[in-house]
Amino acid sequence: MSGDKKKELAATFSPAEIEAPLYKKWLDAGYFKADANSKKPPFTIVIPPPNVTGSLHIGHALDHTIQDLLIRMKRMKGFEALWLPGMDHAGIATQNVVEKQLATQGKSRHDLGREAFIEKVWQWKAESGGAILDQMKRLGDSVDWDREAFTMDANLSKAVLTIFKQLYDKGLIYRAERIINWCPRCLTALSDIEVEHKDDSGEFVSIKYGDENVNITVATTRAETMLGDGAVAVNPNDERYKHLVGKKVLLPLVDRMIPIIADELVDPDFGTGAVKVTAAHDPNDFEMGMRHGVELVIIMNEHGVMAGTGTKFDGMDRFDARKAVVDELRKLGRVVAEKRPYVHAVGHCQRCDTTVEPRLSKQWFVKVAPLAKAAGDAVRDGRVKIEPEQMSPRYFEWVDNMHDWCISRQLWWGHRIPVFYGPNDEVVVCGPDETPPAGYTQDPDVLDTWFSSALWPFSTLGWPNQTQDLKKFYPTSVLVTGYDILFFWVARMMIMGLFAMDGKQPFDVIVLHGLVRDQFGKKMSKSRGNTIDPIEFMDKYGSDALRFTLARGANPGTDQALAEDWVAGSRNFATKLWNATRFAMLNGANIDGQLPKSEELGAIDNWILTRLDQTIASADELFEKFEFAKACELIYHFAWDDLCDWYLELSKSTFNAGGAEAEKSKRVLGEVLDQLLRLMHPVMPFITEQMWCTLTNGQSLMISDWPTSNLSTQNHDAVKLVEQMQEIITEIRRFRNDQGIKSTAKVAAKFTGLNKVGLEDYEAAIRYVVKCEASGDNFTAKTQIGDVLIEFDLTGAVDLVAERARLSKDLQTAQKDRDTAKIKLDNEGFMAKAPMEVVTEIRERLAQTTADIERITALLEKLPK
RNA sequence: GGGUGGUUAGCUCAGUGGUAGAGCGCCUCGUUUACACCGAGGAUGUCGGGGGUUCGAAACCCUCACCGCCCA
Repeated sequence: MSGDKKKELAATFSPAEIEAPLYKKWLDAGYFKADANSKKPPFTIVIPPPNVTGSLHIGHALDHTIQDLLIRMKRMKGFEALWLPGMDHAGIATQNVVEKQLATQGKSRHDLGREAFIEKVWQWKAESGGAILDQMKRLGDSVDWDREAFTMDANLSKAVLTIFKQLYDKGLIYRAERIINWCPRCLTALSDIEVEHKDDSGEFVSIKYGDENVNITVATTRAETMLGDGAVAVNPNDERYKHLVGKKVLLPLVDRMIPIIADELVDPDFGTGAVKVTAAHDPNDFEMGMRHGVELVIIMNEHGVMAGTGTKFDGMDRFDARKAVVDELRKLGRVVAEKRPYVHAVGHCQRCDTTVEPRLSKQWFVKVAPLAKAAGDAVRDGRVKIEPEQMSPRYFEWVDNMHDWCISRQLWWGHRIPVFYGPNDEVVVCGPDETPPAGYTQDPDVLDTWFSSALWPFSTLGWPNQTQDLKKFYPTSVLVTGYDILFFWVARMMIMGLFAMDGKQPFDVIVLHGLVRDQFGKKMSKSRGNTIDPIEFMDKYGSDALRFTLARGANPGTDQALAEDWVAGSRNFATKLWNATRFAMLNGANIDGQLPKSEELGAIDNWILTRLDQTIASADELFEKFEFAKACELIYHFAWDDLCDWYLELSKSTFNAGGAEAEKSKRVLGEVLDQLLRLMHPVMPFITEQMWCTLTNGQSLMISDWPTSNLSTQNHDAVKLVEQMQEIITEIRRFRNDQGIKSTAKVAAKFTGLNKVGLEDYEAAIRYVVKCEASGDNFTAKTQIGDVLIEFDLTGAVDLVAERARLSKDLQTAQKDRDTAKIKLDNEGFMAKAPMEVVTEIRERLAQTTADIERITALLEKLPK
């Protein structure tokens, strides 16, 4: 051991005591910082920017665990690893928060005015925004805080202006009057993806239009919109209505004559086969209306209140009006059928859940088709990989069918659209550092937040400036995010990255993970009351335990269930490791000097080194393939089963005996722990750092090398020997258990045949583990494992009933196994067509089980009655 | 309606052609000088139903049922 002071871990593992100081240590040492001038190859991840109003939820915890795991591993592998943190400004959400604050003082944003309001939002951000950043530190995120970015930062804003102008100049941004999704509460346009379709219960009303001359019945779920109807449409091939096409029909309540038109879009089998056409209030109707020159009649204001219909319904809320209109029509005898409840999908505002109203308005759009094609091609031609690959079809489905993207928002918080209008409706778009001509006024709207965050992979690296960061770290290496925002964000980053960076993709690999669900696999929601607070779990079980649980559950692209018990289990694992390491160190485990060569070591040491090497090789491969769950599973079993349950137990007799053999094993044990802790560090950074530094006197695992496998050191003979040892030990334990012998009681036993299987040198180790003494002479009970015979002196007190039951059960199992093997070997087809190695395996199985049956039968016969 | 994933032990999930696995839970025993946040041992599955391909199917094909997600 180096140094005089005996190194020792605290008697109990308490995460709360070590985590914060370790994070500070790493931060102070600058380990999180990435150097753009480094010669090392880059490995970059930009964080999916959380919302500035948000706090850390369990989904972030999963997302960050994976990212931190990758970053820490790559850092140890010698990459210049950059994990870039930051937040987006969340236009609607943030504005809502501040407006609510103002509302408590009885004020609206209009009372303050635009400038003062924005000032207020910045103030709010300084005081209460970004709570999530501190929570990320709890999780151990090794992000480069010096590069923290915010979508409203000066340079990121410059990026927005730059790209807006570039897109506009290429004709990829345009302004048009369209039906858009309008939130009457947020008072802004929304893009398609900001609308959530949910099943609502409404009613489906059939209304008779017309008079005694011409009449037709239409069906609708939104009766109030009939006030704005410009036509009735039928399918041109519908025999029922052919004679009516071209005629005019009376629109009730407003007493207007509207044409009956024919359009392929109408499904003759749906409802009555005749649909009302409200071109100013429905996207499909709008399209149809454009084709047929249907009048656009606007019947609602921005708040969703009826206006301009010239009827008594003006001034009524849209939902009240719906009822009132139906009532009135019923009175007139025009309601011919009602279906209630009628469940149908209705769009809701993602931010506030208000029912979205399709609204005719002039907005700015991105012409998506050419951009989306490039985004699809980048994946199709393999430049960008989606992991797991099975997710690709969903991506293609989206990018290949993307509608033009409405990017203007009627908000104040955000990047104001850099378009200026002249006195005669001239349009000038200004890039950064450009000023509009005198007398021009700027468009009042701001851009969709996703427009800014789509630039994230390069705007955070300094673009449009050609910075060293951009040169070094773009394209980023992987993007880690939930499959649920593949459409929201990933596809848009692809579009913008490819456009801005001359066709260079924003990331090489897209790693998609699933959602975290509750213990029964149900989606978490506040209304269900089944949400999990990651902070609470970290307080209770430690960050490492939470991280390990999430990583261990992270099968590619699939959702995972999470329960408190699982996290407690991971905490148990952490404690187990802590105790094992502590025990190892008390027994002198060390990393001093050269590791003894394989030839100098016994089978047990060679076995654990081989298993370590195998674990390193497999875990590394799995991590690189983003198979986090499987990698964690492997490590877990190596640490708990191989190391704790077997190696430490089998080595106790060696340690107790002392001497040269013990010294070698201490070095081996130190080696195993050293390597294992390195391997586990990316997943469980805190506990591994604490243990490793104590064990090795090293500075930090963060700057240590990643373990590598060296297949040539594997010793398969040793593995075989230890596996035999395990078999013998398990069999003896089972015998003891069945005989009801206390695990503390020492039993006299005679071992014969160990030399036949090469285990003669390990009798002491085996005896120690199974508490068998060499004394005794009255060997009344015996058990056999292959060539090894164990006879026990139970001083005549053999439980014959238990022993007979045990042997009978073994016999049964052996017979069953032999029968299935025999059936196969008797099958001509099998013998003719199965591969050689399979046949050999089954033959060996037959031989083994046959021998077992003979042996057990003999034992049973000899058993006293 | 279009697309897509799933159905394996009580629960949550691995397992892409050769004797069904893990974690948690369950049962029995145990205060052995690392650890009861532990140890030792044990039980538990016509792999959703039916049909087919194959020497051999949880896995491949067809079909039905049920559950979920995305988009309309």
